[in-house]
Amino acid sequence: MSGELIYGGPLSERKKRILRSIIDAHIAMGEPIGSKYLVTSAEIPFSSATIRNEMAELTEMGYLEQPHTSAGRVPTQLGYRFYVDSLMESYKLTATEIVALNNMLKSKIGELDTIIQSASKLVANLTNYTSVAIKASERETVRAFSHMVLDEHNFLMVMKMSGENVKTKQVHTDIVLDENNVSRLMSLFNAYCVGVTPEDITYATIVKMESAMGSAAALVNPAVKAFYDAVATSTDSNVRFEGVNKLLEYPEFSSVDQLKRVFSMIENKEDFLDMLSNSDRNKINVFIGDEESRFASNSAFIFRPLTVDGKVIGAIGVFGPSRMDYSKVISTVEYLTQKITGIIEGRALPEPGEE
Amino acid sequence: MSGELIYGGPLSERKKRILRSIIDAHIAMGEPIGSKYLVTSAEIPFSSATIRNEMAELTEMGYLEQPHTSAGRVPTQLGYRFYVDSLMESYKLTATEIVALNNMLKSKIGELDTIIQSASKLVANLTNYTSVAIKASERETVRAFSHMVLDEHNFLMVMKMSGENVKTKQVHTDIVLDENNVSRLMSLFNAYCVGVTPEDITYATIVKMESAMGSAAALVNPAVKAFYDAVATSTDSNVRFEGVNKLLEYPEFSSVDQLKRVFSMIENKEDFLDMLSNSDRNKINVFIGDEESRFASNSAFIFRPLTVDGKVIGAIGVFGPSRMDYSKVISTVEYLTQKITGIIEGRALPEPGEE
DNA sequence: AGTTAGCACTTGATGCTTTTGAGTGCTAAA
DNA sequence: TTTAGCACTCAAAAGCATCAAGTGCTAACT
Repeated sequence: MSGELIYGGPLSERKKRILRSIIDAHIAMGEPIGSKYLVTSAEIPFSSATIRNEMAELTEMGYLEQPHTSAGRVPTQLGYRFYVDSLMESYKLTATEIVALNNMLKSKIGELDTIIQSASKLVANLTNYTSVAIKASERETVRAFSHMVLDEHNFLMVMKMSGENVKTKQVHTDIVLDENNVSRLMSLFNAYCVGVTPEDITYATIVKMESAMGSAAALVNPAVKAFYDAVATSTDSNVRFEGVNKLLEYPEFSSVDQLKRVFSMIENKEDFLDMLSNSDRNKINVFIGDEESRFASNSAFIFRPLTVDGKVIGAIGVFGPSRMDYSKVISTVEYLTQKITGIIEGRALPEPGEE
Repeated sequence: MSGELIYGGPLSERKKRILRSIIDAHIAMGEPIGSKYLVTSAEIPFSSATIRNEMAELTEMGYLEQPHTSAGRVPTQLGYRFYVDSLMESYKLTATEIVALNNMLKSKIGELDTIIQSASKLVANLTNYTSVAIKASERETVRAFSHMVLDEHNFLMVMKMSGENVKTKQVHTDIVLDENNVSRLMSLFNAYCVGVTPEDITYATIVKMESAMGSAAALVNPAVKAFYDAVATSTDSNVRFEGVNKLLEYPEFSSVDQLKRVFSMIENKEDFLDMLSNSDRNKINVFIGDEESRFASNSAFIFRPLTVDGKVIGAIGVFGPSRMDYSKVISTVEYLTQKITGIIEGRALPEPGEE
């Protein structure tokens, strides 16, 4: 897209063609690619010797590497990067795929949480990689507290959040509640806890509220807890994976050690949130693992943030081996996120068939 | 518990002792156990030859098997079953464990969904196996409707469900709301929709309510939608796993093939729901995999249904290798579910320290 | 009777060497 | 500048001997 990025020196057309063929073949087969293969199967019109020379140079330049002397070449992180940025042919979604996507979208209009998740499931199925659904954290606070007494030991704490939504939490106490009790408590909350983030709740505040409640001081603690939960939950955004077991199918993750590494990565959901917040919010982002990064060296993560009014509200992505069908994955994710953003912003869902 | 079940013939005390030692040792070490080990490490006061004879008979009877001629013995499914039913010593939770459990329980009172999930997380950590949290589909209905007006276009619909929990939905309408409007609407719901399942909502009911609402008929539709959502969501049960990556640590799942089988099992959440519905609702259930069952042969699933008023509302369980620390897992799960049921049924949470 | 020492036997695991074959880099010729 | 040819490298596979754990059985012992 961005013209002719210079990565490790400019590449002749022939080098590009060879590099692309190697990466395409490697993505398709998962094995190191040798010069002979390129002559016969990819139709590079040169002898294997010539190709070997070129490959040696590409290796020198950092685009390729050899697992060992007598093996073929495998793309490096740099190689993949260059491939994704300038070499790759864009994949055209098939009609079936578009129909599947649109059907899913149509049936879920209106529920953001579920739409992201269903989309993610679909992506996992269409691409056959593990997909990732991220709902971003919003730093919400409470605008106003109100309540509803349910019975003599339970009341409902109703919190109008800084967004347009309302959160409710059921609060249980051992002491006996009455309308009076609870409404006093809620006035306290309205006085002390409006616009307050989880970290701002100090012990002092709690003590103050407790003394103000007098004999019903025992009410304060569970209510604070409920409040904390409400504010904190909206903070803990969540990351969900679909089709994790698809990872098992790829030979690069076929040793238990590698699986362990990958799974422990997946466990660290914060890492994915980090990547989201460090990402470019207006386009597809492609992380490709290498030795230094916390990212397992043979894996990649492709995702596209979802934004509303310039705010990132989540993302949909795909996690898999760095030998990934970038082209197809990128097209699929791109298509979906475009459409979802459209729906969120209230535009109508276009009919299947248009490109 | 159920006295002396006869499995494959009655066992002499000595056979029982040997069988128990073998299974204990195998659970601890994960390797086939030979006669020599029992003489030295477990303190069976007989010579290895005698033990070998007994082992041969236990094998004959189906409690043990040999991976190959020159290997020690490993428990069979039947062996584990017998062990769990009559041999195993019950594990005493440590003080630390009880404290952890109670703390978690205390902090989550009131929200069934989260309580089950947090409990599950804790179980995964305490036992170091993958834990399973099941929320059963309950055919829940609404016991009583109430409301709270939020602003002139939104109100909160509060539904006390047939269980002890409360669900709330925010309802938005374009027409202007007032206390009067909404409370009339809720009386209608209390008249027509109490104890009603999603399928029971007929068009006729809706029309009736709309005509009763007169000029505010437009309120009915979104409210019905909210009601439907509340009742329908509780229908789709879900199964969630925590600590799936712990599976990778056990040698029985150390080949990728085995992992594939296990993961594909885990993907089939319906299977777990099936097992729940075929289970004994009043006690710990232990499924032990064998060759025939859909269950991977070297895995086991231990769970305890959670019931309220005799109705199964979910379950907490543990999934792991059949070589599992049954004793500890069962104690942990038992303790937790007892306490959770207590909480759900409104009994106070006992202090840590009591057994 | 029940128990045990002793021993031959089986068999996966371990470690070694050999073979194989894919793929390279280099040289010399076209 | 390209290519044919060839010697070289090295991981993976195959073959093989050795090891050690654990058994089952027999014969002796209490």
